Amino acid sequence: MISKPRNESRSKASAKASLKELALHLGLSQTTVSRVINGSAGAYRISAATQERVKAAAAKLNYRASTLARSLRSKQSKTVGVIVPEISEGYSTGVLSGIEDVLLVSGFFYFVVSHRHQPELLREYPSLLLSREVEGIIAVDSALGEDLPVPVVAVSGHSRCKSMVNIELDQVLAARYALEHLQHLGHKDVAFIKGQSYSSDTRSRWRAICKVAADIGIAINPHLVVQLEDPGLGTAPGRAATVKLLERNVPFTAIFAFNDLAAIGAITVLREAGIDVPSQVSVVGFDDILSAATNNPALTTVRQPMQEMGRVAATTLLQMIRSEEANWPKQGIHVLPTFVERQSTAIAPHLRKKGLEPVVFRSAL
Amino acid sequence: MISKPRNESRSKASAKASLKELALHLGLSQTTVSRVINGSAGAYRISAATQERVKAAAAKLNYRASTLARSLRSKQSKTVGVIVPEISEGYSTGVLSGIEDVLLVSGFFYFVVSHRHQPELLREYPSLLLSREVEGIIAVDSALGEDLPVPVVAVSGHSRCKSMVNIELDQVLAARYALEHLQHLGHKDVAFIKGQSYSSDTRSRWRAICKVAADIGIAINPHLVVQLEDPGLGTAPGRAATVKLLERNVPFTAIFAFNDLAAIGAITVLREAGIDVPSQVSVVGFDDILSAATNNPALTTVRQPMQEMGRVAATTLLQMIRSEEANWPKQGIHVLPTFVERQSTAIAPHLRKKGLEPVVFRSAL
DNA sequence: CTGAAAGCGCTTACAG
DNA sequence: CTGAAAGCGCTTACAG
Repeated sequence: MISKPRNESRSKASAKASLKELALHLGLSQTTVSRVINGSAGAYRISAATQERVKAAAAKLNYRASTLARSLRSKQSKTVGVIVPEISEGYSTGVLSGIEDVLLVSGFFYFVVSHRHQPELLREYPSLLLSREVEGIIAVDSALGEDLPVPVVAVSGHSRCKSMVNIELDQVLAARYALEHLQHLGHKDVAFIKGQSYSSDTRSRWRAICKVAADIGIAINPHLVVQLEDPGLGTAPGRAATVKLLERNVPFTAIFAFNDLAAIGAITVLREAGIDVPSQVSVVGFDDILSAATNNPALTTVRQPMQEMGRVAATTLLQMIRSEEANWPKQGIHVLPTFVERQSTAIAPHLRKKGLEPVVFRSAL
Repeated sequence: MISKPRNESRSKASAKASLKELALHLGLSQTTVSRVINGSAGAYRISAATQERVKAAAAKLNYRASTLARSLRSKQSKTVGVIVPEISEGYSTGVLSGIEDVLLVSGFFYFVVSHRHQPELLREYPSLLLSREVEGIIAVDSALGEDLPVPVVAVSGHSRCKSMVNIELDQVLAARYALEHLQHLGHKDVAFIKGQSYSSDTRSRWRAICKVAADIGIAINPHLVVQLEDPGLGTAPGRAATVKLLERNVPFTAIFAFNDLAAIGAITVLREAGIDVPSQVSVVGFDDILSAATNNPALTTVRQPMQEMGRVAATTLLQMIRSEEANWPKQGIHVLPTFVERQSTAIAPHLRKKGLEPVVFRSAL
């Protein structure tokens, strides 16, 4: 007799059938049915006739094995967790898109959580995900504290935990692209907008910039260095930083921003101050988010291959899940930036109209 | 004796303890431990001393109940599925952010899948999600075919399935905002960029536009109506549509675009054709995605409260999950747009310099 | 070629 | 106030 459903199901036509019901219906054991459902029929030499019967019945009853039960039994949830700072911003979603690409074809699903830079959430989420039995975690631009009992891949993070591997952009190459470009255009007084202190890329990027600047002979004037303030969505932090920069009253002809959002914010503020981009000031962004190309002027920027980083992260995580810890990658995996030249940079003003010094912007606001 | 772990766990310090182990360790039954862990201790009048002991041990062993096992037993996965067209675009992620807000505080997690407008994926995902035992599904701008055995909430969808409730923007109000704005500015020759045929909003929005246009006396010239072509990411479809529009060689002084991406694309094409926005042509967008505000010129647009729509969708879905089908909302839930006036619209050219007719754009490209 | 039985880690009537 | 036992829906040695 078929066991009575414990709660009056609200389901329509396709009430979920269980393995047991299916087996009963077919007069077979759960074992056999399970074997053909999950494709191990071959290994057990189940007769073709039986296989056909099972498959037909499964299709007819619209049977799908419960991943929950399967996970519990086989100790493999086929689920990973993804931690991002903010789900509505372009960087995370680019990476997510790449992650999805590789995860779904492997039968994995993922939970996303966004911590919005709240430390408590960042601390709480890993164990919340763990209690959901995720087999691994991808942290996007988020600094995970403690060691976790599952493999962790960090995208644009630089943790030194043992069980964690980092997908890192080649920051030196990135800095070289941007700074050589500006140098070729004749810019000498370059301002810098550094990243937020909480962003895991901020330090490595800045270190790379300092190194490259020294290498190629661009002097970094501390008065031309500002930093994005901690919170704030969209371009707000970039605008604030640029206001601060202008208030310094130190002349510059170019800005290298930590990211595109900041670059776009900078352009807005410059425009409001009556300063033209790129004829008076060139602006270089970072990331190449969707709106970089459609911005006016279109942003010259260092492109991070975000989808690729997501794909690499997911591929790496899957490999780690499937292998022994001894075989995990010992060091970070590098991906390469590319340089996208658009309309927000131009030859330095003093070269265009030679003899003319760069403008000094006095309290333009 | 503690059962031997079946696979040599790779875990560090915090190897996962099970209820059984915890109970054994404490010399209590699983029942009791379970009760204090999940907060039903009060109902069973478990002694304060025991509660303390259990809590202390749980904290010490870093115990967290397996949601998997709990879900299987209690038939509540506390998981929902979210289906979006494209995870890397602003609309979906705005909604996702709202969804996350309400889901997480209720202890729910969600799986995201993006179908990228591929019909097979759209057909396959619901049952994939169901086999993950989701208790409900939110479909963002995605037309789900068949009836599902779980509650479904559609954001900006207009399905007529019984088990589905729609979160709908008041399209008539939206159209009224935009068209009255343009009318007040003196625009008579308004061009329209309709949505893609696959977008569930396209038809209802267009119907609303036609109705409002008739109401307030704006004539819709069929030659000034173009449609976004099916695939294409970012602003590409909007650019293509605008090129088509210009090729029609019919004069217009304003464009009402289906969404901001299309509006931004239109502005790009107009600029490339030497047509200034807003002095020669006004452009109104729709959605108010992040880059609408930072675009140059900043976009005048009809704002969809995307986060709110996500929150309403999730709240509604949770209510449906918790209640009988008889109590589900009988009709769609409306949310209201707001109008955001920025710099992409201006008074019609013929009013500014009176006597001057709107320019005819002949093969400007 | 097929099946009976154990067990994944929980929750929950039922009993005392 | 606490516990023994059943069972959620699967998979997988083990046996024949």
